[in-house]
Amino acid sequence: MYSHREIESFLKAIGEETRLRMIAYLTIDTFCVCEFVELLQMSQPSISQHLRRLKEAELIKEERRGKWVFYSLDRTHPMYPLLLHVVNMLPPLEENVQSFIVDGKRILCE
Amino acid sequence: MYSHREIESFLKAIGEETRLRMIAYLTIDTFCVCEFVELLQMSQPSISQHLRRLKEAELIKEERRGKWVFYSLDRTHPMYPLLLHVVNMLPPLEENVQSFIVDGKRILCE
DNA sequence: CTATCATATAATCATTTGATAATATGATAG
DNA sequence: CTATCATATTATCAAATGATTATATGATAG
Repeated sequence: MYSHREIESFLKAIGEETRLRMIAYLTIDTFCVCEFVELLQMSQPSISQHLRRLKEAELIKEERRGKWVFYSLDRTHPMYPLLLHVVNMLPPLEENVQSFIVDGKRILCE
Repeated sequence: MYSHREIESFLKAIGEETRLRMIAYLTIDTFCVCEFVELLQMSQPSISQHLRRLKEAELIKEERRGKWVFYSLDRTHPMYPLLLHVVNMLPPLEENVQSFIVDGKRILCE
């Protein structure tokens, strides 16, 4: 059970177009910052700041792999089922994630 | 199916503490402005403006009865199931709505 | 008609938000 | 070590948000 303030924080964290798109992608796979820059056609600082917002809400986790930082959904978060409910109301992803995996690796960055 | 922008609008409409409380009350019963003023201990203009926000999102309907304007949830709204999902995450109403119904009528206003 | 009650609207202001530009950090390649 | 790539952080600014104050509207009581 959450306080009204906590639910407000959660809804504010996810209630933004760019972050909704990020969350939708993250239900499919793990992504790094530069991939979001390509997918969402936004500046790197803007992407980083949106990811930080989601991280502060503890909805996503980050993991560094070499030069890259990969983000993934925290599927153990108590709000995760509600998050999925929201994502299910969104249009399907226009980009097929498979389409930019070639020979088993991502082609969006570098 | 809704656009990202529409889902954003919906989440912004409900993602505020006062409006979450209003929505929680409205899942139980219909309320007029002066009742919300008492229940939420906020100024009348502030209450009116929050109700307008919910009305613009088409989440609630209004109905005038004499001097009073009563608001109710639009349970036919496509987002209504998601709204209930959110309300179910909230703490139970501290005030029992029954407690201010005496002899079949409301005692909060006048 | 006039006074009053309930509600709505408008103006103002402080705070938050999201984008951009500039800069800093941190890891890897050579 | 130095250069470079990926990401984070900071400062700045315009727009949105929510509370307050003052005022307007709209219905009812007398």
